[in-house]
Amino acid sequence: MSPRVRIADVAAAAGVSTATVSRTLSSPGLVGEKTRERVMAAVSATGYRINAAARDLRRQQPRAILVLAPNLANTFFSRIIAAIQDVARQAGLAVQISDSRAGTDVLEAIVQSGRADGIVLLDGALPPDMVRNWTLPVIQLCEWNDGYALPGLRIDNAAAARVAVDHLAALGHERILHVSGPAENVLSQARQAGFREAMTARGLPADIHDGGFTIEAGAAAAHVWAAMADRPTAVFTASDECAFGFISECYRLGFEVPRDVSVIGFDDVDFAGHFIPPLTTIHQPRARLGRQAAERLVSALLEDMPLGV
Amino acid sequence: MSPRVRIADVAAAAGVSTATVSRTLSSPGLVGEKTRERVMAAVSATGYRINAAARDLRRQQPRAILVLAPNLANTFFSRIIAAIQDVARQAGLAVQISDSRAGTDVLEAIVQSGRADGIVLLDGALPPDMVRNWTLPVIQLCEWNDGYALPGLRIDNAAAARVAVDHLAALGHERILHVSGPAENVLSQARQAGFREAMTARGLPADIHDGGFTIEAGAAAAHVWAAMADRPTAVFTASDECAFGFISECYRLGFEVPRDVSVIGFDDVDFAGHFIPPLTTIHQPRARLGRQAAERLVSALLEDMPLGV
DNA sequence: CAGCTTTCTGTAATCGATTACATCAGCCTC
DNA sequence: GAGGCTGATGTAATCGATTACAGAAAGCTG
Repeated sequence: MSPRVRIADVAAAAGVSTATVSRTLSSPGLVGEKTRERVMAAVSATGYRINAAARDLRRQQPRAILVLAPNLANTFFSRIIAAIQDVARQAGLAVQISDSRAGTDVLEAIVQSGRADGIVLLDGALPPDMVRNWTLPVIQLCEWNDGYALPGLRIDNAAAARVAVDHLAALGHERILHVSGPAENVLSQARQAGFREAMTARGLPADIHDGGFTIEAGAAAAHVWAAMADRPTAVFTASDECAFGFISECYRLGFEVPRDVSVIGFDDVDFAGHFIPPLTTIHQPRARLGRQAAERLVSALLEDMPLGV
Repeated sequence: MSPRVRIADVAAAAGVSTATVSRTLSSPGLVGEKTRERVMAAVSATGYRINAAARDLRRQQPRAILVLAPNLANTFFSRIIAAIQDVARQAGLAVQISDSRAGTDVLEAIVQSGRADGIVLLDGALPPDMVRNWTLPVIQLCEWNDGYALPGLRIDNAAAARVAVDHLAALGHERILHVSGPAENVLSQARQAGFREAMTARGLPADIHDGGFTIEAGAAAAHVWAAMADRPTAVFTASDECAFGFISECYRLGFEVPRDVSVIGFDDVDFAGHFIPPLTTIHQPRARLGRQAAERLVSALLEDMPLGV
């Protein structure tokens, strides 16, 4: 537990001023070659680490981006986050991850603390009043909320739902049940709208059961499906997890997939390809989405953030 | 994009000094009631948010804990992290989550930046030299590494493996294959040791296949199992993901579970109970582990961290 | 009412880095 | 050789909060 090494200690060790040490570290081009070498030697000799609080305070820029996701437990998000971290690192920015469902007080404190320059928001269910008041650049990713009035990036969920219907229709299905996600979720809404549209366009009835994204919701939906008078021959679920729960419960109820019912999921999460049978699903390019969102945010930030030479 | 409100602005609005505003916010007991009310009114009128960099710099304490996990994609970790966040919040500490596999440079920068007071380390595969040099309190959780010489918290993995063997033996199995995790992983090693021990104690042969924690590793192991001369009647995998991959691939190869082979996993991840058939697995109390680790770290930190009255 | 507490508030130093500005040495040009 | 220019370095102000210390006001005691 040695006392922290400060920039003044390095300066003393190298026989220069703190200004020169600072310049050596952040804009090496401004420092003479021999001095630079001496300073670098002093840095490693002393084990100097910059104090982030002091730097941030002076620069008025933490050079960090904040990722807010509603549920870190969800593998869906982690791929996206990994991609964001990649882009951020290359731009010299740190990444902080937080749970967007931590409560508005906590969230406000995190966002307004000045620890981040920009935000990637993966949650569309936060209070719009709060989000609109945020003064730093925010980009919505995947989920969105028109109330935020923010730029965003996402796949065309309605179109994806239409693709799902096309796929099932091509297999000859005419009675298709859509197990939707949570009613208040924008993704659910878009997918549901796309489903309804595609079915109507084909003159088919659009059966919809309000479900959820979870395994439990899928399992519950299986009971609803089983109890339907004229059982649909295909099911389009709002997520892979939901499809997973649905199929599992079907087996438990004595049905088989795809013998008794065809199922198509949404997201293409890791386990989808390993399900038995492999789950048919709508792919979301998570890494690409994460990368693009991060790139947009980073370039917005760099516009008014001169980096070291 | 209004210019940031500073504590001096609040002080001016309330007609007091900055010292009084600061005290009102961090130690309300020291401030007279009427003044306190006036300050609080000014705070909300101006929309003041504390500047974390300035506070941290002055206090020399960020009041935050850092969670380092090797893979956020893993649902296993997210439950733990949620529990940690819970405990930290109640103690007034912020939580920062980072990917421990971001590269040693990045990791060192994060750890040494002074942005955190303590660390919960969920990764046992970082370079011991690096970890030993960390000067802040660290607690290892789940995974561990004796080279770190740090306090830790985890289940007894060897004992858990023995339970798995007991379970399978009680079902009458005598040929049991263990698909282990990565050879360099301490969890793998402990579970493997427990397996070997339990089998030897029963006078049974201990078949071990070096696998991994992933779905892919499980699928590969299925081929190995299928090709064995005297096929084991039961398999104990190093993780639920691995079990999942194993079972899926077995079906694809024309085998059925548990008709042709019994499988037991490890971790009790969310989907285990919804697998077909429900996956038998060794439960890990993730929330409890996260909570306990956080509590230990928090109390260690608070010892030399006087909080506001 | 003098003297002593207690309670509240203000003044100003401080945390550790960055950077505008000043300075200085060395070099070039006429 | 005077004047001007360039490049390298140092001096010191600054970011926004916290808090030691001082001082003022109010209350209490004998």
